[in-house]
Amino acid sequence: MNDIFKALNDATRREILDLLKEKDLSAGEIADAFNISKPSISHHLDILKRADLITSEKNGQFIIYSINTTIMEDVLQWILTFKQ
Amino acid sequence: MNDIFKALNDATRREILDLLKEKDLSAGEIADAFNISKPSISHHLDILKRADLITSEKNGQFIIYSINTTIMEDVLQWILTFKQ
DNA sequence: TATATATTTAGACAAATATCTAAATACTTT
DNA sequence: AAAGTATTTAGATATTTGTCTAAATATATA
Repeated sequence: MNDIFKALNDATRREILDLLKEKDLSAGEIADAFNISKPSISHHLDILKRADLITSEKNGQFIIYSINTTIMEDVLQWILTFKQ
Repeated sequence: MNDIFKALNDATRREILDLLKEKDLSAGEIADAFNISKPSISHHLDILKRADLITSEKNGQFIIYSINTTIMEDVLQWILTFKQ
């Protein structure tokens, strides 16, 4: 839970999730969507991956990232405890 | 949205919300629930307040904190965009 | 096999954060 | 008015975080 909230506590990472919500993307395609260096994006991807919010699969020289929506369920459940 | 996720990105603050979910509490009562100094708890309360996740009301020499569940709706909606 | 492309790892650094103690503010009670 | 209680503000400090450049690794292609 800590890892999830930590991962979500960054606008760039939330935008990455928003992108992956639409379709799977390679690390480079994700990096191209931001004005941030590739190593920094790679670091963000690592944090999202450690939180299990995304998964990755190697495809030739590319690494394709996909969103893992099941982990969002945990956050959803926690949030729902506040709805009376 | 940034403020909300920032506020939620701390185990102590999430526990404070869990406490306030049960009932309103004074700053001192909240502080008593943790092994952290009162000034530190006061700082956490300030961050939660800036994120609109809690409200406060002075009652004599006490300050009573309450949870504001309506702001959770924003997070809920964002999370829900990932379902399906 | 040499070169180009895709991505990550390593190391550095500035900014943000969580915590503390000491002091200030505000209210209550004697 | 003085002393006590509740809470916050101020200032310091160690840790974490986001970013960068340079270098390393892995795959593809000529």
